[in-house]
Amino acid sequence: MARRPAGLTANREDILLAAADVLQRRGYAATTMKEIAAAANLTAGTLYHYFANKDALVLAVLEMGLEAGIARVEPIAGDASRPALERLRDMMAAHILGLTEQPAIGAAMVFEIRALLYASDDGEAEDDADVQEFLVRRQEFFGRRDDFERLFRQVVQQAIADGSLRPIDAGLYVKTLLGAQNWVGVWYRPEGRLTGGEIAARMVDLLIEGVRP
Amino acid sequence: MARRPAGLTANREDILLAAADVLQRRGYAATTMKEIAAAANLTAGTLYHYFANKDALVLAVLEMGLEAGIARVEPIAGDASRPALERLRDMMAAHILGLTEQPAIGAAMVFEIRALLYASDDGEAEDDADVQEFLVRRQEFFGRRDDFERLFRQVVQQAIADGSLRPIDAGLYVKTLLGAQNWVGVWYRPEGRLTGGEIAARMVDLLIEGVRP
DNA sequence: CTCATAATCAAATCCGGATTTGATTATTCC
DNA sequence: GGAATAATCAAATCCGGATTTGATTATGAG
Repeated sequence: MARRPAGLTANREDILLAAADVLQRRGYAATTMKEIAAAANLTAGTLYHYFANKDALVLAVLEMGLEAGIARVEPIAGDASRPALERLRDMMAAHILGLTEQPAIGAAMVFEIRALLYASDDGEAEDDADVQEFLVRRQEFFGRRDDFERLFRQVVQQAIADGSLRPIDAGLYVKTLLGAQNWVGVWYRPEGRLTGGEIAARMVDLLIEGVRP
Repeated sequence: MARRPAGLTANREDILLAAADVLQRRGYAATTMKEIAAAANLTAGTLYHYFANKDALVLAVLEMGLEAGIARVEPIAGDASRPALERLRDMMAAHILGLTEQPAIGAAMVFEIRALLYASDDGEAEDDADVQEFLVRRQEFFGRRDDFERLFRQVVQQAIADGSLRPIDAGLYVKTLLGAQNWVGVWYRPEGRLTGGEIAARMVDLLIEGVRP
């Protein structure tokens, strides 16, 4: 088969979506390249046309999920025309809703970070180019994760500054928020009692009422 | 070497503690039997004297962690002589503190459940005795996890009933609590800004103030 | 149409990590 | 002390899953 420039980007993304789904269902350890390939209607070998190895593929999945999350939340956070508290509510709801709409990505975010955390960290100086690049990208990934957390923290601090939230420990509060929110990606089931929107609305209420002045 | 009846139970537990530590640091996929063995001052083969295979070992680690968590929280939940809201606060604080004191176990609870969820679920009828027993024990494990969640839910419902909490969605609130709390086991570092006790106290405040009448 | 390259596949290779095997050494119990 | 068994280990085996290899095919470019 030959070139397919038009579809190239699309294909890569198809693989990532398929991989995210498998990863979410089976977990990193149980997920095999063959399974991912099957989910994307490919054979295992072909995956190596797109990714250097399994870790690189998984990292790409996580990057995609994280960027999707940031894309949802960042515009809201940065809209200086709105009150901080209002923005915070919307950011939370948007993130929770995102997790319910793309549970694959969301749960991968919670479950697979650890697998990545120490991958390829086997002491000894690795000189392999692939490995080097992987380590850099992993570092960037964690940086982006911090960015995500920072978006929330800043808005919380603004809300505290303008008096719409009581003077709480912003850092701890944000970790509390993220823990509760990310957990949704773990237990949420489309066929469950509540819709994503209901969960988002109620959870925002539960988490915010307690910190108003 | 020969019998060591007196130390047998102790040794098994030593292995579990060592394994919990490795698992927490490296994650399921990256953790090798050799690493666990090394952490317990053994060789890999010896682990099979105590556990049928890696999955059984990991499951045992999780069982230990879960039971420890239940043991902390259950007595508080069941103390009918105290007001429900007070009990809830204590349960939360106890659980959070537990997670900071035994981060290995705590994080394993969050990270490795998925790995277990689908282990050995490769369709086809498995008839192996080990596999059968594993599946049963895994089922029991999830049952115990539900028990843990139920402890919180019941106390929350009692607090709602006696008017010390406003009428919220108890199920969702408990999931919110557990998400926020379990997440502590992921990010907590002994050398961090706050002690386990401080985290527990502040987080209880953040999570409970919002649901009072 | 022809060339270069992308996208694929089937099959082979490789390798690490789980598990097994066959001794060997302590302990406990009588 | 001697028997029985627990606890271990070093080394061998096994196997699945990641990765590689060597074609093969389909398009886009000119």
